[in-house]
Amino acid sequence: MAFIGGAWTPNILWYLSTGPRRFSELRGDIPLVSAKVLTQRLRELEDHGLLSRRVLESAAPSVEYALTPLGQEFLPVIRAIALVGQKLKDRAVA
Amino acid sequence: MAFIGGAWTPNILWYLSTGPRRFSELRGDIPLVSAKVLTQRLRELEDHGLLSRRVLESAAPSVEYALTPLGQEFLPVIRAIALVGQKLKDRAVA
DNA sequence: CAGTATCCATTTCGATACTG
DNA sequence: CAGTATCGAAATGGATACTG
Repeated sequence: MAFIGGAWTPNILWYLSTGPRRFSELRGDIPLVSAKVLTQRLRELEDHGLLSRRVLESAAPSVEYALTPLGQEFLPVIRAIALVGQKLKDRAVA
Repeated sequence: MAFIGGAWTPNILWYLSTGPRRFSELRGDIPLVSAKVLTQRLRELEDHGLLSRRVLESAAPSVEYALTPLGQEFLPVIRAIALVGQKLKDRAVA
């Protein structure tokens, strides 16, 4: 749980599950998260080996994050969470 | 995540997944948790409808907790977490 | 763009002591 | 047994401002 317990951590993994994303893209994916907290979570996930950080060489600074094989191991957890969330939402609507 | 994010929450659901358990049994299952925090988590889960609380009529006070149908919906999440945890542990040993 | 630095408010947790 | 009450320490989060 320590790996995915932090705030927004499941969301980050979720958005990275379809492929690499840049910092600003992730911010857009999760509008409520502040840059500070997003950075914190990304660092944690990186330190735990769940994702990789790659600085893109270009005129404008750009950093791309991607799931590592280890990070992919957590996708079933994320999907299970998403599934329950969906179920509950459906129930609330119905 | 708010439902299972709290400390020890996954553990509680895990131990209840095989059937109802009493307060003291849960304390034994998770030795590091204090009575206060355990109570807090149980109350939360109860308030969210994930588990039920039943006071057993007997000489000695006894309270039994059990998963509700809603609580059972979360078991896939818990199992997914447990699976990853197991995998990581195996890897650490190997 | 991709962060870092600070500050502050809130939450949370553990330890301890006490109760019906 | 199954809690509750209280306290203090620590972690966590958001807002804001600033940097290479």
